[in-house]
Amino acid sequence: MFIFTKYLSYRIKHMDNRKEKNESDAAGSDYMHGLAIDAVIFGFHDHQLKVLLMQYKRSNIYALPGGFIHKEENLEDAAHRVVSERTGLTDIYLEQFHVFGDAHRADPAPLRSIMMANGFEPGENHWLLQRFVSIGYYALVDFTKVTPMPDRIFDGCNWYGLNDIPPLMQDHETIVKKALESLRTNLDNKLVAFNLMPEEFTMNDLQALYETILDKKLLRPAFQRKILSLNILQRIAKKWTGGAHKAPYLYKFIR
Amino acid sequence: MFIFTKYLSYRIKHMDNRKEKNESDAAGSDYMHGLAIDAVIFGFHDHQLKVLLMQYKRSNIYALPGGFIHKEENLEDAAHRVVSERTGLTDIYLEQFHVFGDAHRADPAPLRSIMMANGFEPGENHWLLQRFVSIGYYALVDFTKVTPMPDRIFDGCNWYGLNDIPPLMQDHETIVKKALESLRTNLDNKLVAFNLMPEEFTMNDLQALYETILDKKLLRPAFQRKILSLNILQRIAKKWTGGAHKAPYLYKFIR
DNA sequence: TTACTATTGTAACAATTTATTACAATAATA
DNA sequence: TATTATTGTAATAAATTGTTACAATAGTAA
Repeated sequence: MFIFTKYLSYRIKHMDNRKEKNESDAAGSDYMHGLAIDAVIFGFHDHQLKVLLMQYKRSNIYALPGGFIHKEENLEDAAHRVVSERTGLTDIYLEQFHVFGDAHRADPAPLRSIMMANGFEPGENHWLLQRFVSIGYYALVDFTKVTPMPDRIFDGCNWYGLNDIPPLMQDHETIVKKALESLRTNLDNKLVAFNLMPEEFTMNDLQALYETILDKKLLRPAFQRKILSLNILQRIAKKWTGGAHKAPYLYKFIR
Repeated sequence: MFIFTKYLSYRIKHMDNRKEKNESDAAGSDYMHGLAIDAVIFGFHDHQLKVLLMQYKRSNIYALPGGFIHKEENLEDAAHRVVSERTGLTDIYLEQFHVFGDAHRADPAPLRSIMMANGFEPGENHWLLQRFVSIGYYALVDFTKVTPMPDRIFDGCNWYGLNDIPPLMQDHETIVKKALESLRTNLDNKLVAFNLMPEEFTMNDLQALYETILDKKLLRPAFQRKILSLNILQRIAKKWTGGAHKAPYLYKFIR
């Protein structure tokens, strides 16, 4: 079904502005067959990790944002395009983390019936009914900068807390889990986490992010000392206003 | 050319035992189109990291071992098959490390002329002439257990020291470089290195391996203490015989 | 047998990093 | 102005890592 919606999405765009693209036919032959991209888009809000999920037409069918690769498009470009279309962002931190290629990861039968229910008669060997290998990317985005963008097929595009994810189609739950694993192992090596923070943030925000991703408590003084020793934070003179206590500094990421 | 040899290899196997498989035609339609696997097979010998490379028919055309994915075959299984066919091993440590998907990473023109020179007339849209996305796996194998196996197309299948690699076709040099990078970052986290050692080895052998992979000198006492503290080595009572000095212990990997 | 050599195994200590405790500073509230 | 909760960081303890040193020993050659 997911695949189908990608396909429908394609068809509708195609109808919208035929001139814009030069697809050779309406059956989607401008795309590479058998290959797809699925994106796990991470954001951080209310001290919680969230992912952007698509919801299918007032139903309870949820899926990861995804898409196909144009025949003349680089893989990386396709991934950026997919994430860009759902978030409205242009400067996106993307990491290719795993390829999901089990032969029977998606059952074509339900897709076929949905296609037919929608008045489309796919041939026996239609590419959308064949096996798909999916390349998993995760994106780290500034939650506050994102405008979740549904399309005509997916009328829902919303953030879901990691502990609050609805049942997902196909193997998308596996994909989310694997993305989180990869994010965790990348956290120490690369300075990846900052892509999830807004422009300005407190040390406490940052620690909450690390604690959420690593799923364990960290000691405040040790965390602060460690992060500051990296010399990647600039302390902004301004201070935050809040409760009945000392005001924390605001930081921003440099370089 | 690489792709072509994969293809030729397929055709010849097909001729050998048509009954064994149920491919629908001789043009390779049993394989997923547009997708390939390339394997960087690492071994360690003479205190040097080596990779297994294929050589094309008495020419100077070198390539990584690779292959396609059967339409009903899991990705992982295909990768195991590819490595198994070239090494003779069955129990293989494999890591999927990156997908190479630039639109123009392989120029089809030379392939076409080679195909024609070999008496094959590919149609304009033959799948082998289309774009290929390649999934990179690296394998870590016990050098002493490997029997490099050429096939009828690649008459050469040999080990090459990492500092002694001949020019490779397409983007295979990039693939090797990226594989090494991934191996390096995996070295600390996973206990990956032991897959490159033979059954029994000295601490010195192991240190040489780490030094080669990380490309830097390590201090002997610190290395020994660190490794032993992991409690993954069993000291075998036997000792090695060699030069005019104290004999080192032999170790083997446990669990 | 007995020095001599080169390398091994590990102790000992130093330097550094990480973990933990403690406490003064302070923004809001009453 | 005292109270409260939280922040920033100093001080110390514990653990890890880096470095030096040296006894042990398998071979070689007198």
